[in-house]
Amino acid sequence: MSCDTDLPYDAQNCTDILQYAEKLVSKTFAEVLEESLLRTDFSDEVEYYDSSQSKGGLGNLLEKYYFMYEPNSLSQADFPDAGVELKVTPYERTKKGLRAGERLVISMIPNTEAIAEDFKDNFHLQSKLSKILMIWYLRERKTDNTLVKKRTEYRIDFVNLYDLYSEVCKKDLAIIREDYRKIAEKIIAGKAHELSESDTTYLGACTKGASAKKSLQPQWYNKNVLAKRRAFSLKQSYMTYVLNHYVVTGQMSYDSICTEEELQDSPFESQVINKISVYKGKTEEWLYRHFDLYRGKVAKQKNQLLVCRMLGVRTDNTEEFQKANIAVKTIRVQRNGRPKESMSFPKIRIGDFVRQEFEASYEYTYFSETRFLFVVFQETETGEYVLQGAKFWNMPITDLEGGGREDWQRYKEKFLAGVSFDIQSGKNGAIRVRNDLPKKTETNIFHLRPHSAKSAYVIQGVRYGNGRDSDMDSLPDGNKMTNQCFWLNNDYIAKIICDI
DNA sequence: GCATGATCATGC
DNA sequence: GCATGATCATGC
Repeated sequence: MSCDTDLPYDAQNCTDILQYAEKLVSKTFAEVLEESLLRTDFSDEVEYYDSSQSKGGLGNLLEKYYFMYEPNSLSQADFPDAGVELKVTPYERTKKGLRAGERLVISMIPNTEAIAEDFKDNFHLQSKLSKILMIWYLRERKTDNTLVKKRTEYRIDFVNLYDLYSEVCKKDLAIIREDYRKIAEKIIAGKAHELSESDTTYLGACTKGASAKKSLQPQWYNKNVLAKRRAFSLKQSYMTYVLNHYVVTGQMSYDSICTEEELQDSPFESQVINKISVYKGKTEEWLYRHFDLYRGKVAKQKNQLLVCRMLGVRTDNTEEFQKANIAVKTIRVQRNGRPKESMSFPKIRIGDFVRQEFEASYEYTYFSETRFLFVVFQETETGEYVLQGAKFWNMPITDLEGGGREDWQRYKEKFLAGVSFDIQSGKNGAIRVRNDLPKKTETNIFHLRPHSAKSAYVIQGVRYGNGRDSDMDSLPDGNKMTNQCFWLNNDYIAKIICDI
């Protein structure tokens, strides 16, 4: 490759590649085309890269017109002599700050050959992952989620060289190695069909292929069971961290749970569990006093705050949890062994819900990508609650795609068929509106129930409840009902946490 | 005693 | 004003 002396940069030198790439900042993709083609009419090229046929096209555009090499899908790195991979990736601005727009897909997980057990022996993946030239552009959306601009009109805002083996990424590397081990272990055990993105922390096994069903293929280690084609990827949540921590510095501050030394000793998850286990058997009252949290002052999320204190961090905006999309959930278990309550999730928008397919739904995405840290408080004989322990959990893909899909589908069908209501007036004139949606007892994993400040209905044009307009949501038939959300069934939760 | 509907409390 | 976590309250 050293014969490419006509390149405007030294393709063997990653510092030089980065310096050249940094000149892209504040240019749109169309401007890159214009400068490269040296002509005023480049509408054919613009049209091509704006069209949906050029999937991954913005990367190809830069390869061809800025870095001056022909895009290929060879398995070697984009800049082979420097060992650098080029990735063009979107980010978005939200109320909470900058956020990566997508996961970063690294390379396909093979299904026609063996896979290395250890990350250090998977040279192909390492070549694609260890040095990545990341080119970030702002992707804007309107409130209805549609895109604001054509692709070539996007502007490049940041350029950075991600180096997994650098000093700053040392802790990340330890976790990625562990993630890799988990994924490879499942594949080698012939359980590639049970892989889920939420199995792991930073490195995920995401599905690949237009429709997941089409991509079902035999496994190398289990020829009789088909599995979806998957790819190694850096999870979106981790990419958000990379953006805020390594790319745009000083944007967001994170607390760290584990030190580098701790991570060398044992994996992140056992570190967390150990830190919490120190306080096993202590009552909530004892913990509030110990951590100087007065019950009255921290009514909301007080046990969440306790978890932060036990982990030695100030806020729940911790480095590892943000990076790993881990949701901390505290659960209070009654004397009879059942969690007091089911667990709520964001409200649904019925209009959107009935138009979605399960595998593209918010619920599917959430449960396939989110890892939970359950922290359990158990009620004692005297009615106090003591810390029982904690565990990491993610919904097994078999539950999600089995019972979960069934539950979800039934609600969708019922909404489309029409919901009936029964208005009851109880004591002191309070109105209670019952509906005929599937009940919790009829579901496997989650059920739908109201979640709003107040109740509010419009049934056959008549208004019920004392809520506001914003407390209700429209049904396909024109009636309105109190906002609903999915709740993870408490008896399902009971089974998950019974081994804590 | 539990399911189901209703609502509170807080932080952004 | 709303999202979110947490919990209450009624009636079967």
